Amino acid sequence: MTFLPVDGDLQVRTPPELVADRPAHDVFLRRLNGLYPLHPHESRAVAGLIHNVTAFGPHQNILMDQRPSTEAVVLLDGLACHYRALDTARRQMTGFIVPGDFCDSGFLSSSPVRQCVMSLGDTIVGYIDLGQLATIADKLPNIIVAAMRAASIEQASSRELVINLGARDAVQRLAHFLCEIHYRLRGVGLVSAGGKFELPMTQSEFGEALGLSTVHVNRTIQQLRRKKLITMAQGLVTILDQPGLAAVAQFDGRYLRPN
Amino acid sequence: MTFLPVDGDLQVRTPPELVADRPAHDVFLRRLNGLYPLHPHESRAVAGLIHNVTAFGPHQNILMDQRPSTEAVVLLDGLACHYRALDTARRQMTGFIVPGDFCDSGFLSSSPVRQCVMSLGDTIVGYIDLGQLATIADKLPNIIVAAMRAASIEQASSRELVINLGARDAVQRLAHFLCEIHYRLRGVGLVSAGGKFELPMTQSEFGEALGLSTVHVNRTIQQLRRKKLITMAQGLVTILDQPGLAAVAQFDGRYLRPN
DNA sequence: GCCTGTAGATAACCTATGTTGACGACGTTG
DNA sequence: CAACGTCGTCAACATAGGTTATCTACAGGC
Repeated sequence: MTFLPVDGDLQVRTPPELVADRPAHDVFLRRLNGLYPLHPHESRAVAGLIHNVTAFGPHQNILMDQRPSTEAVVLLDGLACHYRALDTARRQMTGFIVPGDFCDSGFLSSSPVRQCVMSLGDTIVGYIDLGQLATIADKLPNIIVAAMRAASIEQASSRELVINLGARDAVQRLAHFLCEIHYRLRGVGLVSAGGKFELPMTQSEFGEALGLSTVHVNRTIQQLRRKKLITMAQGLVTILDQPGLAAVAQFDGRYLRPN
Repeated sequence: MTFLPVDGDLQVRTPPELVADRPAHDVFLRRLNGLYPLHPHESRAVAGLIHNVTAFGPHQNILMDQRPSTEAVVLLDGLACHYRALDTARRQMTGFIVPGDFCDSGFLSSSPVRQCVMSLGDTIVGYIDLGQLATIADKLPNIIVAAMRAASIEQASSRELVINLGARDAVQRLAHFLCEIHYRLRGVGLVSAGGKFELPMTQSEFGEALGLSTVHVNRTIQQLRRKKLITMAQGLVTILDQPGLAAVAQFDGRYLRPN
């Protein structure tokens, strides 16, 4: 019997570290501005709302199922995912969160959180009190528009994942996944020259993302390696041939853009 | 070479019929009220905005990819789906629309429509001008909240579909799909006693929804029939044993509820 | 230094699902 | 009525991907 690695809810076992405030909210502000241009004072206002900046280790639950949203949660660094546990040994990831993204868009309609959000590697998140957000939202409506556009992209990304799982084979799936993450990380400046970026996931976690067994993920990675499309080791991915990979994946990043 | 049945955009070939105004907006109003309770005058205001009520035959595009949203589109009767065409012979459906639903939630953030929406059987849709909606939205904010909750459910439904395609086998997938449609149609009073409802889809279209081949859809339907869980013929489905079907599918309808 | 657990790699085998092709029932069109 | 296309059904076969099991390479704890 094998159990899924989730290091318990933060509250219980591994209290996440409170980080010295004021690190890079910048990712978040740049992201919001990319979604919908904000006035400088709007940017400053949002930045001022971010509090309790917190670090999580790998495999910790940042948000739990069924909880009402009392805060908007923003990923500031690292990588996280939405997932559903199916039983003790199976899990399906349903979405991915890169720095600058909201962890869950349910707060826009005070919907409860509908799925757990888990850190993949080391992550840093910030919290925005919804009451405070509401008080400034009237005067600074662009902030909400930007957040709603983020939600719209999240929706588009989910649909794309449906296509990936429903209509593509293993090689295409993996290629598409890597293209999406690469595209999104590049958008927030987290890809270094040569197409290299951090992707703190095990092959077994790729399986949970792509609906494949661990063994088959391995086989599939080999194929992409043999075709000289990528290298991948110790959580570091390099895209050797982006156009080639995109061609394999039939990847078209437009669904990730706000307009 | 086989081509996918889409009877061309309405504008081009088969002009959809303009229906005598004032039919059942009721589904839509009941739906909105279920999402977030509206004041009676809010309900009346929304109802007044619905214009150009239009009938579509099967396999017509109600909304097209890439178009900016200039109107919110509401399904008033029938069944529709989001889909992406992959090539001339393949298509993946990515979401389903039942009466009372918005066809696309992009209008909330003036995002463009990100995927085509196609009628499955005969459908009736209504249009809401976004300019008019904006003018009343300030005074009647609950309408927007209800719409945002609908969007949140749409998102949850997409994630559930990801789980379905990524982690479940053919029998579970089909069972889950039927459970979801049944649940949603029941919510708008379109299931008759005995669990019978209209589902105007061919087996090949089930395949496009579930990521299965037509032949395997057929095999899978046989299995559910043999287990006395459903009957299905000529676009009419009867759920013989809802708890049994839900058990097979591991279906839990909470993700379809607003809170 | 040794033990242990986790991750990646690989092989042998198994099975769910895809593919091709055939057939009958039915509705539509001429 | 004949011709045709679509849909559902079924059988035979092909294959992508799942399962189980080993093995190696590390990293951490003692």
